[in-house]
Amino acid sequence: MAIEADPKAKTRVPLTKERVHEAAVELADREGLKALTMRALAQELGVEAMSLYYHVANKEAVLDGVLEAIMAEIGEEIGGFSVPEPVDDWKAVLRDRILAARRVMLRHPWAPDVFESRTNMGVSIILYFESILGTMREGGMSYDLAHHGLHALGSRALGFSQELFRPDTPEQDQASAEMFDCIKDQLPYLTGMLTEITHDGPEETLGWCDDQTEFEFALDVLLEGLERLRIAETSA
Amino acid sequence: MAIEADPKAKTRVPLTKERVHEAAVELADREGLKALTMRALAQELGVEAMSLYYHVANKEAVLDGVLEAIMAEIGEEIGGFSVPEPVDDWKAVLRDRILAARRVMLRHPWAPDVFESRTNMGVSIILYFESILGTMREGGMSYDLAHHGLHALGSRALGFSQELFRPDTPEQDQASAEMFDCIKDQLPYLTGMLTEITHDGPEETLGWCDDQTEFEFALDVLLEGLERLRIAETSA
DNA sequence: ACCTGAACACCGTTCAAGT
DNA sequence: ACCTGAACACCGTTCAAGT
Repeated sequence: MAIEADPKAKTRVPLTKERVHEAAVELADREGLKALTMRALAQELGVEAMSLYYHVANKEAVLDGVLEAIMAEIGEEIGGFSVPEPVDDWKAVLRDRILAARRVMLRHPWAPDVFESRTNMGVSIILYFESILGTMREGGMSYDLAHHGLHALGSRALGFSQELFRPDTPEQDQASAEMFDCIKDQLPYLTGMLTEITHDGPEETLGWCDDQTEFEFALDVLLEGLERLRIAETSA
Repeated sequence: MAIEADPKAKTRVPLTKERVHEAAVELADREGLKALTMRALAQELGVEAMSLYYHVANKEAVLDGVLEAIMAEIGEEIGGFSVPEPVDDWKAVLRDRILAARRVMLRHPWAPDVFESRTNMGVSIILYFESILGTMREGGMSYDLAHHGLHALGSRALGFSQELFRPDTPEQDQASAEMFDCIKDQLPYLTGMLTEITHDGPEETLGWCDDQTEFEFALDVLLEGLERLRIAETSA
């Protein structure tokens, strides 16, 4: 009957690199980075694990592709990686760009770990840094200072600052709090800080921070510091 | 014969947690973090893999122990985690402590990756941060500012700043350089920086930096920025 | 051209068993 | 008390084979 779907209708779209990369992002979003295995990724695409290797060289290549996808999202968020011709306020431009990148990272909280695992950068990452550098440069910094600035920003230029020691299960949180309690007589400053900063005791020692606030604080200290150095070298 | 060694002489010293942790550090030093597997660690200790589990809960526990060992080294380097009673120059004290921690990290280049993989902190790490916080506090900062300061420093307080994208094989280095060359007409600022900063062309694009210099630069920008904020809040 | 099955060489870990 | 052997449930990946 005509109602019967043509078998060709449900014929699978052949895989492509791009579909593999996109599926990898979705899988990591949904189930975390540890769940992103070649086997799980294949299943996500309705295919056997070994089929992937026809389209990508290996898992490393998948992760590189995933980062390119993330960078594309950042590109959309900031409307391309171009450098505004005359930069009246480089700090503000950079701040906006970086906080935009951060918004993308917050949508993909596993992405920082991938960035830190990579050893060579892809094209769009280079273009991103070109735009950051260009903004500093058009803002009046020497190449030398801008170079230092790039390094000083580090991963913060991409919108994240790897937080050390964030417990991800309530049990870990609990264990940490108990250990803290155990040695708290040796920790006058930490306990002092905690009682002043939070309204309750050190039991909440690990939930006391607002990441966004801290990110912006450190970012602003760095931008201010660089601006100060720029002025110093300009007037020298 | 009496020359025959008593079999008891070559009797194995029974394993302990501590010996496992030390062996893990040595193994990682010698062959890198990826080579640190439970099986390889057991072999290092002349024992079967499964014997380790009698002494440590699992691999996570080994890594936690490894970090405690690293922190102990830092403790030796700075002569304990105590806070100097009156701090005349908190910036200098902190700078010294942090560069001392960095010296330890440089001896164990794999250690930063372990720190970043951990989710809860051990006792000596807490004591270390207590001493950092105490120094800021005795230096005249409010708890609020010191708290922001701790976050702004982040991993830098422990002597490292995860460098993004450092190629670890000559082939990767080569591949990056080729890709860079391919798109270099789109990269006026990066090529400009490279020709000014290095004495040769962008072929050396990935070896152009002195990590120690960059680390100290960023550290000083942060310390200066915090000092400035301290003065501002003191005079308010 | 595109996908698959079976197999390999690794992991961390459990569990019952040895001394 | 301390260590072991065999086995399990995972990895990423190769390679010859299917359509």
